[in-house]
Amino acid sequence: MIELAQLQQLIAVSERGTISAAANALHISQPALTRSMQRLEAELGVSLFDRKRNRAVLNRVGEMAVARAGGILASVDELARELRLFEARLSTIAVGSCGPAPMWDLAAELADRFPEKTLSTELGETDALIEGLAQGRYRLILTERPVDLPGLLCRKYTEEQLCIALPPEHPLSGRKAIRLAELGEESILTYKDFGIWQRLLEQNPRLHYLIQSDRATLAELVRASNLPCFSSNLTVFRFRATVNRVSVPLLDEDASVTFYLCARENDRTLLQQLC
Amino acid sequence: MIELAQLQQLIAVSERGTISAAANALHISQPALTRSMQRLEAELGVSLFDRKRNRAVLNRVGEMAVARAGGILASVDELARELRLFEARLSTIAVGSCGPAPMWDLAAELADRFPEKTLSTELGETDALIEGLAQGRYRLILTERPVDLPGLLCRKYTEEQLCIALPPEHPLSGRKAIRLAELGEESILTYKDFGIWQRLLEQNPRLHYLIQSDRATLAELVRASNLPCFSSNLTVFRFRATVNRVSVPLLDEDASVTFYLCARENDRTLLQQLC
DNA sequence: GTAAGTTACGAGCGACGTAAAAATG
DNA sequence: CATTTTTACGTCGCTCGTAACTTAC
Repeated sequence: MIELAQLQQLIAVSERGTISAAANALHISQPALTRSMQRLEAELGVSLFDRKRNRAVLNRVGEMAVARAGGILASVDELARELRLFEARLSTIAVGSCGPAPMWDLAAELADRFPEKTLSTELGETDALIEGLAQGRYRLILTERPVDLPGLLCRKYTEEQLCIALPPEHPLSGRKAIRLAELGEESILTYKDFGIWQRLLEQNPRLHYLIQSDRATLAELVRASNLPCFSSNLTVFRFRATVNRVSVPLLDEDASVTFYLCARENDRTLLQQLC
Repeated sequence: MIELAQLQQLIAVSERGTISAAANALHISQPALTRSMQRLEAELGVSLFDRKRNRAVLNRVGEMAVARAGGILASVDELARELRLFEARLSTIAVGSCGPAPMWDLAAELADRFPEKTLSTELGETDALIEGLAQGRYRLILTERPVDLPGLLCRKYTEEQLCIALPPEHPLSGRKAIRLAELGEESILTYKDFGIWQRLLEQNPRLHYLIQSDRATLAELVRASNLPCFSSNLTVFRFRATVNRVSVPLLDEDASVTFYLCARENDRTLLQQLC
C-alpha cells in the first residue's frame, strides 16, 4: 500500500533536485529515502527516475506523479481541516437574535441544559437571521415576529416591555406608565445598536439621544448621572434593577415586543424543550 | 501522518458496521483495528466514533470522513493507473500510415533503432492520421502527400510504384510497363482495404476485382491460381518476389505514390534519424 | 453467555541509520 | 577528490497478535 509520506518525499525530491538534498530536508538518512522511493516505484508499478549510477533524475512519469501527488496530499489535509471544522460546528449551538435581552435568558437555559456544548450568540436583522437559520448558520434564532416558512418551526418565547428608567426625583417617576413623547426634549442615555427599539427612537426625534457604543461606559454614565435611560422587564430580571432609577413602562406601541424562538424542523425536540 | 490503509480500514468499519467484523474482513486482529482507528482519530484531531463501552458507532464526523475517504483512495488508485498507462505510452512508438507497404520499412527501422520500445502500427485515412499526430495519438505518420501545418514536421520518406503481377505465360508479362486499362476485363486478386490505391481501381471499373479481406487467404489464392494480383517495388523488396508472377510496373498516374513521414516539432531529431 | 471493545504485554518484522562500495564529473 | 547513489548489516521502534478484562444485550 502506498503511503502518503512517500508522496511527500517524492515532492521533496522534485523540489530539491537530488535524493540527498531531499533526505536532508526531510531529516531522514539518504539511504532511507532511496529505499522509500524504490518501494514507491514498486508499489506504483512504474519507474519514476532515470538512474545513472550516481544520479537519479525524475523521468516524465515521475514528473507526472509529482504533479498529481500534490493534489492528493492537499485533499487529505483538507479532509482533516473539514472534519475539525465540522466537529466544532456540531459541538456549538449558534443562536441568533434580533435583540440582546431575550438572548440572555435563552443562553442561560442552553448553558444549563447542554453544559458540554459551546454557545455562540450573535445579533442580527430578523431577515438575515431567518436566512441564516435556513442555511444552517444558526441552530436557533429569536425574532420579533412569527416566522412561517416551510422547514422552519416557530414558537412564542417571551415578551419584553421597554421602560424608561428615571431618577426618583424626576416629575414623571411616580407614573404607572407614560408615553415616550411625554419626556419632551430631554436627553436620554442609549445604546448605539438598539436593534428592534430603533424605530421607537426614530418616532420621537425631539428627544436627545446620548448614544453609547460601549456597554460598560453606558453603565458608568448611568451610575454617575441622573440622566434617564432605557430598561425593560428583562433587564430588571437580570440586573435586579437599574441603579438609582425608577423604571416606568412605556405605552408606545413599539415599546412592547413579543419574541419568537425558531428552529429547523429536525430540531423540533430542542424547541419543545426550550419553550 | 495519516496512512491510506487507515482510510481503507475506516471504510471497512463503515461497511461492516462493527470493528470486529471489519477486522475479520481485513484479516487483522480486532485490537489492531481498534488501535489503528484510535490513531486515525488522534491524527485527524477529531473523534470519529461514539463509544459506548462495548460498541463503537461512527458519529456524524465519522460518516463525513468515510464519505471523503473513498474519494481520496480512488484518486490514489487512479494515480497508479494513469502512471502505468503513461509509462506504457512513453515506451510505445505509435505509427500511423495511409498504406501498409511503407510502414514495413519504417517499422523495421524503428525496431532496429529502438529495440527497447514497443511498436504500435495502425492504418488510417490521411486526414485522421494528421489529426491523430497533432493530438499525440501517433508519434509518426506516413502520408501520401506533404503536410504543412504549424507544429508538424514533414519529410519525403519513400516512393512506391504499383505493379501488376502477371503469370509468366500472360501475353502482357513481357512488357516493361503497362497501363491498368490494357488488362481489359480480366479478374484481379486484390485487398479489401486497398488504401491509397483505391482510386486507381475505381478508375478502371471494367476489371473484376476479387476482393479479399484476409491477407493470408489472398497469398494462398495467388499461389494456387494464375490470376493477376498487385505488387509494388516495396513488396518485392520485402518478399523477394511474388511467387510465379512477373511484376510489370503500371504507368497510370495514380499508380505511383510518394510517401511523406511526419512528426511533431519536438521530434525533429527522430525524423532526421529516419529520413 | 455471547459478542464487542479496550487495555496490557510480549514478539516479530520492517524501516532506519551507519558504514562501505561504486561511479561520475 | 567530492558528490551522489546503491547495497550490506545491525539495531531500534512500531504495530501486530494473544490474552485478560469490562460491558452490554
